[in-house]
Amino acid sequence: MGDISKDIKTSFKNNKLKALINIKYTSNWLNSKENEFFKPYGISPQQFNILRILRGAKDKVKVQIVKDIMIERAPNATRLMDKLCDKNLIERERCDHDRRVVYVKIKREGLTLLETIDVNKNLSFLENLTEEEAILLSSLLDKIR
Amino acid sequence: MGDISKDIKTSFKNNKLKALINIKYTSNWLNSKENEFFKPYGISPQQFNILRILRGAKDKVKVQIVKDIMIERAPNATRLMDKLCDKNLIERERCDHDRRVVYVKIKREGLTLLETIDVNKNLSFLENLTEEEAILLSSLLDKIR
DNA sequence: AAATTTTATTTACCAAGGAAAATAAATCCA
DNA sequence: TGGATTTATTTTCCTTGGTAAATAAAATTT
Repeated sequence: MGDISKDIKTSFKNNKLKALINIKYTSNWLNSKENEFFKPYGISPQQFNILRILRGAKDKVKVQIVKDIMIERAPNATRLMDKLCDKNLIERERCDHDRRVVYVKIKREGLTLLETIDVNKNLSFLENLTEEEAILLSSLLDKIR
Repeated sequence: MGDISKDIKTSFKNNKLKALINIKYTSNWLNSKENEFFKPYGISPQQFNILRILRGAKDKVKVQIVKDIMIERAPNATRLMDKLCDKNLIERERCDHDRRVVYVKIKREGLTLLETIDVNKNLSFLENLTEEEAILLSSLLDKIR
């Protein structure tokens, strides 16, 4: 039980560590690719996400609904919407019967911006994976948590 | 070529999108786990990383070497080392023959801190994967980029 | 050898995002 | 009813990390 078991133990840790570092590295890589993609449109990936949710909703939606869909913390949701309001892409409206809640709604300007963005191009950087590999990848990541 | 091809196309995108979101989500999850782990020791995961690199090097090392190993941008390397200096865990030393370069070296205090940290515990949150799965995961992530 | 370019590090400035407190309104309960 | 609690959102403060410019010294070019 000398060198061999030590080697096995080491490679064991190395493969897991490698996977760990790879997840983070790939995540950062994806984020920077996304930021790069959205830069010409003057919005961040998350702002784009909010716009799409609001477009899908068609009518005004509670801030909390958007927040929950995005799995985003409340203060950050507010800040992102601040930015979108500043850019005149969405509008806020306070609810009448429950004055705590705020509704948000995509504006015409937001809709036209969305139309100029080719989402397929956006998603294209996962084209190196087959559908089966994508499913496998998801299941492996699910196993970690 | 109506509904069926549309469905196929949709599920195709969904699996890739799901994988994409999953990578980011898992990366964030791992980061928060790591932060949590290192919090009691008063350092961040990246600061720990620097300490380990410096311990491995045994002697003083150029800032750039550390920066390259970490795949970290220069300003951030400086800032992280600022923090470690403040905590008295490392020390800086300017090079004599090339006065642009700065050496860093782990101090006794840094070494004793490292000894108190059980790295195995740190790595344990990838224990849900087998070694084979870890290798497979890495290869899938490599394929994306 | 002087001017230019390159290299190494740091500083300054800015945006993103987290935690906790503040605000404000609704609901609960006694 | 009115005080306590919960809920929804926002504000404040703080840390991290990115880009670009500043600094400073070495290396290269002419």
